[in-house]
Amino acid sequence: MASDPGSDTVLWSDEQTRFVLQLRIEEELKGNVKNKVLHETARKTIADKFYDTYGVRHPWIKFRNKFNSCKKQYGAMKRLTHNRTGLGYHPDGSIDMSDDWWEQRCKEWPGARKYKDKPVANADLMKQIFSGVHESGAEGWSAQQGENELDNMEVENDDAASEARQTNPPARHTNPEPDAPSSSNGPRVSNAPRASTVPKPSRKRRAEQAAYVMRSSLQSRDDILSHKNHLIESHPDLSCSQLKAMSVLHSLSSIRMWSPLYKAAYKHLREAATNRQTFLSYEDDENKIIYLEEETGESRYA
DNA sequence: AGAGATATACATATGGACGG
DNA sequence: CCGTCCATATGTATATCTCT
Repeated sequence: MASDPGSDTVLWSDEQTRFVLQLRIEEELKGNVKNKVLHETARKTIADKFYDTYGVRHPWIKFRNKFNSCKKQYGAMKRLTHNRTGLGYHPDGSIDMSDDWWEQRCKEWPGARKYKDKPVANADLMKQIFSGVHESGAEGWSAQQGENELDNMEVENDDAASEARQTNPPARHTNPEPDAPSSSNGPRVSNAPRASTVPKPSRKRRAEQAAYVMRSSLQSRDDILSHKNHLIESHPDLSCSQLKAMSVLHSLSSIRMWSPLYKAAYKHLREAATNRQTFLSYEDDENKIIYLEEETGESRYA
């Protein structure tokens, strides 16, 4: 039952959709998404930034609904592209193939026609969010995260997971925590500190202490996340455009992580907003890479 | 009529609380 | 410590409404 949708309908433009998808990716890069669950800070940030940009404040359910519909569209994209090779794509990630190819797809699945007539825009961002492969999560974490969120991040890509283990610096725990048990993914992993050797006070007393510590931890965690976001967003060298630029840089498959070109590109993009804007202005990956090679003097093959 | 946006119901996953 | 319960959030399917 739609409750009076007429007065409350959000008409999403491709631009607005892209904006919120980028915001969600940024929050993931900042480590504010845990097991696909957006932290309250992330939701607030997305809603606030959308309000700042478009002057409209939506309740979170609107964004959630939009993400749902995006995932539906992405699912259709996957259905069209699954196990197919030689596919061409538009810069926004939508399918760029011949009419013959589309006719074949429509024969297999009549539902494909609407995606031929109206390509799924922003499919590139949808892939990053919904594919379950966090191409740059480890780096995003290591650069910006001060907590142990990575342990909980969903990393379905084995390579990415092993890379994360190899490249992550030792976690600087905000709250002292005992070492994780060997079964780190067990059904019961409590954040409540478990004193191992101290004499046991009463259950009630322990519960009170644990509750106090947890409240304090949660409060400090929220404060830290909020403060961290504020710093990230206000600091000129860590502006959102840099996050976007880094996200795009990580998506360039021709540039190996930590290769000379990657390092030089990272430095170049960090230096100035105009560098990032110029980089992002190129619509296709090849021109982005050529731009970085020109600006840095490094080759992708080095 | 069909597409898009939204609400709702149900299933599922996760993590904390609680009691034995 | 462990099993169970509960709260919360997501995913999916479906229905309704508006607009083109």
